[in-house]
Amino acid sequence: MSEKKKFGIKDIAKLANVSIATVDRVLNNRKDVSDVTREKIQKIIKENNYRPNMYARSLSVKNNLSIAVLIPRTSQQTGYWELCLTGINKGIDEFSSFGINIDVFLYDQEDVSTFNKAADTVFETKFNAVVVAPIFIEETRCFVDRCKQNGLQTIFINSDIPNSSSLGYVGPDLYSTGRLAGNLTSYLVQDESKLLILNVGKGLQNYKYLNTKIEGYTKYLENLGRNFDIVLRDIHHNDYNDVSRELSNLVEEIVPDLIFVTNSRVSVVGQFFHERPDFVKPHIIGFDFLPSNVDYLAKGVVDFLICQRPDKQGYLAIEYLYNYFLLKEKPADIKSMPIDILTIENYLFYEN
Amino acid sequence: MSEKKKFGIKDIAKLANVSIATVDRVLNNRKDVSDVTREKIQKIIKENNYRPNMYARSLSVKNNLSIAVLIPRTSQQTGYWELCLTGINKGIDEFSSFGINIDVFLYDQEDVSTFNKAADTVFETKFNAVVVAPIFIEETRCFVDRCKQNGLQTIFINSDIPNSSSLGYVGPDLYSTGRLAGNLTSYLVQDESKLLILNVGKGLQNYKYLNTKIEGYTKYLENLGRNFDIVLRDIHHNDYNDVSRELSNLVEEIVPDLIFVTNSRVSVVGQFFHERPDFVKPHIIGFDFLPSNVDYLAKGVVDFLICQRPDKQGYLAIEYLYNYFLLKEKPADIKSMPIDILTIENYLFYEN
DNA sequence: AATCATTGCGTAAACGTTACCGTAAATTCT
DNA sequence: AGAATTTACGGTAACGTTTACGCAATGATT
Repeated sequence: MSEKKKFGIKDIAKLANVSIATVDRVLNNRKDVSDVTREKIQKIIKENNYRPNMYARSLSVKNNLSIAVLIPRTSQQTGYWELCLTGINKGIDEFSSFGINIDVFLYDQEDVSTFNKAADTVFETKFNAVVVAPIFIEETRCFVDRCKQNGLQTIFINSDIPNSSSLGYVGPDLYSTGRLAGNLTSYLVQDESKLLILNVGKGLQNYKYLNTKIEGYTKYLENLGRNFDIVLRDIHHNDYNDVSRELSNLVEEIVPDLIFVTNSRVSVVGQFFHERPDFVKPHIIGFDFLPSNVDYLAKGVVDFLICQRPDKQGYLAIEYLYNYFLLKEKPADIKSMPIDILTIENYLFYEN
Repeated sequence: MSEKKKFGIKDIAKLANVSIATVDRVLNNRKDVSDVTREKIQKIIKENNYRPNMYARSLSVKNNLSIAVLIPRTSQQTGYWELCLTGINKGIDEFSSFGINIDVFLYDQEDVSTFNKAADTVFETKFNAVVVAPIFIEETRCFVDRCKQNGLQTIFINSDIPNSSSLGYVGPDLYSTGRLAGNLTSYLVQDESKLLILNVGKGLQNYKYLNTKIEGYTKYLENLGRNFDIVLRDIHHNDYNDVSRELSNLVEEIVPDLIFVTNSRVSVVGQFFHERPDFVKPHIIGFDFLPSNVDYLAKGVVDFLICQRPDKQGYLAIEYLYNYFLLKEKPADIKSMPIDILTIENYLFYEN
């Protein structure tokens, strides 16, 4: 209903006494325009604050961008990747009407061969870009090189292999994430408390991933000079019963004032203390907005959940590629994701 | 480069042996189609999972949606509304290429007449919708009624007047926000601590706004049964020197273990304790990601900043209207904004 | 002086969808 | 039975941009 007649290419052409083709040439700064007309047109463009109509532009160039997504399959032990996929799917819904088509390839994060197989499959179709979550460092490096040879842009999510992907990284800053956990810890416990850092999970391929967090955590707390007694332990199991058994031994031995679970498996620790009121419950900090984790946050068993928005990572990656390819925007460096703190009082409003 | 030929209206028409006009009729379920062909076409649409090309659709309907934004002017005492405007501007940048045009009208939040004047100005141009931040409750109600008569949709941001706006509300849940502050407080102080709730600011028109937060805060803490001593005070000043004077009296009298500043003026309290090391610094909790607030968060003077993403509120409101008018999506109820917790360790990653 | 390449520009056909206009055939009304 | 109306559909011009193609004028090469 607004009376503003949209100022378009035709109007520019009329003002400059040239054809729309010439205007288009200077807009997309191509050849075949004399300097004098080019400058005349550019002046008109600036003066009238011309904004191209993206609908028309995108309709005209038959841009069907196609993107491959290569991430781990959701296992029953961790719903983490399901969240990530949720974000990807949201991106698919939103962008498929805009000429983007997205194919998702899943691999088993405990089996390298499935990654390689999925990687091969990617090359069977001609994609423009691939979003990949690097679990197997070396294999991913190979894959990225192969993409580069085939003119495929790459972008990482969730964890980074620095200077490897062609378009960058969307995900959390792991070291800072660890420091934040340390920060929250410092509010929860008194000086000289006993702190237990706990790695839970069968796999061990992403140790570097966890270690960065742990380093941030311990460095932060050591610098406080509050004489905490920090212990680091692994529980190499996924199943609750196995974890429970080891945990009961651990807790009996260490008697921690606080447990920092370094990944998204914090719910099993929560479950343990919820089912075993015979143990005095320590404070608990963990990661990720999984339903099971939120459950124990809501029950008051887990104090803080630190979240890195895996769903948003996926969505942002897609959105970034959309901007990069279709709107031809400058590669505006991808920032790290926000690191969110969830408590029993604000989790309800955490957006998906 | 993807080989998938986009499946469009023409393809449907070919399969159904009808013209594209007929297909269009059933797509936009209009009249003038027999039941039998309608069903045949619908079947084809479903089977081939047809997705309309949004570019073409939006190009075809000359939809220049125009939106008015009616929010308080940024004062030097509070940069809050500047953040909000930032989000709006981001929306303008992003959506202006898509046929949306947005005009911003500012009013003085300490002067009702400026609101009414701005409101009048809105009606001089024909807008489709207006985004309004309600400060003056009654006047806003009038304005909304007037919009309704003129066929203007309304949407609130930042604070709500329930059942008033036609499209809903984008903003924080104030009661929960107060509870969260209480929750964080409970981590910072010991039983029987002295807590000071502080309203800072000259104006008093948004008292209801603050009281909802305060109610959430006190209710939460009282329910804990930890015998806190909670005191509520106002400082009716904006200028630092005035606030400082009153604050020094207050602190001498009360000696709080924690100060909960109920709005975005927390930086002046931070500044006070930073400049006056002769006073023992209490814990401090406040609101909003303003540069000055973040400054004292970074200095370690403020413990927690609770943020409601004013910038995102503005952006979301615009995005909502875009979806509502242009993509004709169902009014998917607007959720409350996430309530974010910022500490010295994660503020760097807080997205704008 | 004839040929050829280059420069600078215009014309028109796409892109997929919407919506107006026209018109046979079918139905209803006199 | 003829006229009037309704039903069901087809044809086609927009929407603003991109781009393949064409063509005149100029300058360079024989």
